[in-house]
Amino acid sequence: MTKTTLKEIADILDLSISTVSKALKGYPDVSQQTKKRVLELTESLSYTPNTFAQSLRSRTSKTIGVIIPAMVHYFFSNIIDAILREAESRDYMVILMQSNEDAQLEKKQVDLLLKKGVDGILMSLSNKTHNFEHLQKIIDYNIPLVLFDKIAKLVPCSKVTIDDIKASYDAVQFLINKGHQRIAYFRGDLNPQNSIDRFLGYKKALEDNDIAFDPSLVYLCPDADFKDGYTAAEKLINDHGTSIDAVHSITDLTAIGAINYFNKKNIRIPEDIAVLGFSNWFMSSIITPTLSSVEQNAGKMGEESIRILFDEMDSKQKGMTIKHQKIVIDTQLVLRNSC
Amino acid sequence: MTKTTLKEIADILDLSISTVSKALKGYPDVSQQTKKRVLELTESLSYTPNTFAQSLRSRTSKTIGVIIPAMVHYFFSNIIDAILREAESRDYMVILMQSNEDAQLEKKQVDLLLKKGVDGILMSLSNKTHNFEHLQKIIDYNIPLVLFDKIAKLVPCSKVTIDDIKASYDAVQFLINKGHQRIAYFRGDLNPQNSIDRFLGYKKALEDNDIAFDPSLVYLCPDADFKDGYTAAEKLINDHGTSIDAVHSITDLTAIGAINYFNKKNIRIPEDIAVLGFSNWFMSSIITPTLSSVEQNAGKMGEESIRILFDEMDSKQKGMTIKHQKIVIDTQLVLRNSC
DNA sequence: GCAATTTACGAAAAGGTTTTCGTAGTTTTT
DNA sequence: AAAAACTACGAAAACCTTTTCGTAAATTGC
Repeated sequence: MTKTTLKEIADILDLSISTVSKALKGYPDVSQQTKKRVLELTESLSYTPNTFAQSLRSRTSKTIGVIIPAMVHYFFSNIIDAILREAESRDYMVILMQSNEDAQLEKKQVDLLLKKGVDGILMSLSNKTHNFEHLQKIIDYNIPLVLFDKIAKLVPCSKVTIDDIKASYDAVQFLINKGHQRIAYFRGDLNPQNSIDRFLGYKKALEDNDIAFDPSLVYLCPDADFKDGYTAAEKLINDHGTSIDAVHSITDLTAIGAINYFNKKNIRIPEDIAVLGFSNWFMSSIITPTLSSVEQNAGKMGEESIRILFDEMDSKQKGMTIKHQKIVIDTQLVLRNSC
Repeated sequence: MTKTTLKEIADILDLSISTVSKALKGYPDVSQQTKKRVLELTESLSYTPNTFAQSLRSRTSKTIGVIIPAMVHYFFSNIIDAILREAESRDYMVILMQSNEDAQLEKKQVDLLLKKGVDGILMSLSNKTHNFEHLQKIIDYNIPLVLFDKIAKLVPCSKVTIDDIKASYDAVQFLINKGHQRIAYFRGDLNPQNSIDRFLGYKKALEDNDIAFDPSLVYLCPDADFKDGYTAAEKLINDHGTSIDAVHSITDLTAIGAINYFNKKNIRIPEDIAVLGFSNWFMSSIITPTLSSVEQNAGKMGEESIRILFDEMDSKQKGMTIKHQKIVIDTQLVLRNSC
């Protein structure tokens, strides 16, 4: 079963390849009758143009590339979900790659995508990406690039993020309004901007409420996973007993680790210690007690990212100058039983 | 910044395009000296061949297509994770599509992948796929196809699954060995083969142990989600009180819904009712009590699927006849505190 | 020193589509 | 009736790579 080509159609109808092509593309210099003949035959042979040839000629691929740190996170799979939907509706294909938090691999993947000739690239950077030459290369190749979530502030391209500082600030402010004063913070890895920003939000909220920042209340959770949360909670209780009012955590999974420890030690949530997470992971409404969190709107982030990418791709095709956009997705405090 | 082509290199070195191409491909009829000159220049200009032209000529794309029902399931994101890793290591790109459990969309996506000229296709079918013409089309086009997890038994292609009947059988047998006699089953949607098979495993285990099958102990959880599990548990208690020994569930999320209800009603797990899930979702080790489950080895399934696909692609390229493989991934009972 | 071989390269075609330009043949205008 | 305009099509180039085949020039063999 070999694919039909224009040449075959042309031979059958005793026309030239040009005329067949023009008939299919609706050019005006083809008679109605010829158009009809061509359309009928292509239909019955279920002709589809060879995309390699089309791409070679048009220098476009109807394909976009997406690089994320890891697939197996609820947040990212939600973003990918939104991206796939949107791309599909515009008949674009998505090439997906994951950097596994490896800067070297990320760089290699960018090269692959460029080589592959994608029309645009969406990226969320690995935590270990500190050199941005590969991003500059994308820009130099004049390929639209949109960074989301994990971005590089200084790279000149469009960006979609949440306001991590504000999100954590609001969360901590809420705890303070509830009367909490001794608020511990389970922070993420030291490098990523998100992690830094959320920590800054925590500090700023304390500051604005004249609560002295106490470094001994900050616990590092480098992997931001369940285990990190559990052991941080353990340390917290060992260090401070129950003199702590509340815990705010870099992410829900860590918070759930903490909740697990508190439950085990019969420390009541929220009576003894309130817990507030981040990300509004869907498990958070399922555990006991249900966990308050910050909704990041992953779907919206995915939608906005690809919308901007298509914007830029359209502009580029029309020869217009591309204006980079910076979108901040709003976040919401989702209140449940843990505080 | 426009991409370098063979012609440019040839012009600079005062060679023909053919010679440059052959130098790069290591043909023997190019002098060592010329090879060196070419290699040095291509290096310094960072030449990369145009993939569109390569694909057009070779009729291959170094790309595989993957269609899954939905991204946002731990099981599938784990499979995708494995597929991406493996594809990456072989310098293949992955085009990912999701059918959203829509048979019509799935069909359209197959057409897109065929049109796009992928070298192979990996698919897990939507629950609503009952017509397999689109799969036959892939086979007619002579594109290697591997079905995984949600397969169509009668389509002649390679398949990777688990033995759902055996997995559930073993799970129920374990419960029986523990002394449970009145074992309820929370079953999934009526159509998908997996759902049917797991149910059959449950029935067969009862039968083999001379326990009468009681239809009133089977509760339908069509969406197999938390809510379904919660309400099924509620119904179960309303119908039978605590005369039930144990519950086996189509999937962990449903089991967790049930656990949530039991916890709320102070029904002790496993003393009053034992609970056994399916899938070994990573949350299952985190909730209280930790949930026993059946490990499906998603990563292994992904690895095996793409390995077979590459096998078939290699065979095809070598002109060998393709022998379809049927792999059954082994499952394990993972015992925790819920039973 | 001539024939046979080897070396090193280039021309050209093929892969399929798209678009520009040229041109017969027809119709309209003056 | 000649000039202008229009209609409907085809030739050909371009996109870039790969590979087959042909052939000068250099080398080897006798």
